[in-house]
Amino acid sequence: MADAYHHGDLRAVVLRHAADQIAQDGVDRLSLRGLAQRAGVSHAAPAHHFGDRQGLFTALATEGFDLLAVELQAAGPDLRDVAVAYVRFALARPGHFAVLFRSDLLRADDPELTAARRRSGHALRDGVRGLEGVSDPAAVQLAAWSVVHGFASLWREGAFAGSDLLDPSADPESAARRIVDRLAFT
Amino acid sequence: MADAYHHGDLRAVVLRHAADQIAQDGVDRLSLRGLAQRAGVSHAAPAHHFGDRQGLFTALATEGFDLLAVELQAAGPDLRDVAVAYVRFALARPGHFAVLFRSDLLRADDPELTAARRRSGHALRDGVRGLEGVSDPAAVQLAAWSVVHGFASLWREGAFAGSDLLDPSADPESAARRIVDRLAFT
DNA sequence: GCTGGATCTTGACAGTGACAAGTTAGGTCC
DNA sequence: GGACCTAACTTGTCACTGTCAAGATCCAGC
Repeated sequence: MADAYHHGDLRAVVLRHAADQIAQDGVDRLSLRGLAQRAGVSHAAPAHHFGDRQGLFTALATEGFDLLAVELQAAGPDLRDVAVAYVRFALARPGHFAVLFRSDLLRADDPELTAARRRSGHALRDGVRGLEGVSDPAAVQLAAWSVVHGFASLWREGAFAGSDLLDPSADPESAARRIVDRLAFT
Repeated sequence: MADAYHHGDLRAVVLRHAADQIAQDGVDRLSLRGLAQRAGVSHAAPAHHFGDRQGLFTALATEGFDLLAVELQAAGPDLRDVAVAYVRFALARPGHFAVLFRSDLLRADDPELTAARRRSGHALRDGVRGLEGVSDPAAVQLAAWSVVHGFASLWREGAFAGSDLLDPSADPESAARRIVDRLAFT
């Protein structure tokens, strides 16, 4: 864009750069002014779209939950496939994933955010329908969610790196499947 | 303390306040200057003990891993008890837990940190010895760690609150046991 | 072609982490 | 008991950040 005014796509561009930078340096080092500079606009331009820092993270999380819902629905109906899809999403979109459940960074009562969160929640829930003979579906759902969320988080933070539990060169998706396949819900 | 000089206990006091504040407001809102003010010292005093922000988080994580190792060892040898102890620790010391695996906040190569991390890793590993007839111990350990880490993280971030998967008034420890008891490792 | 509203800029302010240089206290050695 | 050394803390400063207020610019619809 030659002229700075009416960038046209600023909101989307800032969100994309934010996801990139969070994936690379973590949430803590993200600077609104840095994002503005990277997008070639003035330091206060992002505020117009997101309000404040919380607003940016809220928008990013909303986008993230929507993307997650799509991935989970596409992976169904087998719960194990849904679980692996959760891990795949977390590692394919680390910038979004890092923010999804950071309630300290988000405007928890944002209507769009809660709607998107609900959508991904339903997608996860539908996965449990694929299981049969389960005495306590809610517990199974909790366990499945916990397992994939914990695995993705720990992998992402490099917690497995020095633990010789995994081949460092292993790819996370097949590692996740290895774990999920070894778990039984009674 | 009447005189500001040689506070005597500044390092410990700052660490304690830091854990409190992280538990309350999250890592993002933690300010070194705020901690200094709360401890009644000048704004640059904490830097003498921790160097910089990363140093503070590294010290807090080191303390956290040590506390975790103690808890896990005391809970053994049954893997399920170890798993529940992990959750109990995460929710009893949220300020420490929030920082343990935040590699973006920590000085990953700090020797004391890596030593403490190794200690808690061993404690977790010892738990798996209590299981018999397991074909793939490493996968079991990964799964167990993932499940409790994910559950504690999601609980801590309030992710279960609006999901009607759990009675909101349920206590996390018994909820964790309910899940762990329903999981079988093949 | 005028007007209203959305988009972006400019300028300013308080708060933050980090650094440098100075000050104080407590112990040690003679 | 006096000089000295080092750890602990202070003071002052800097660049940077998020946020706000006020102004400039552009576009769409009438």
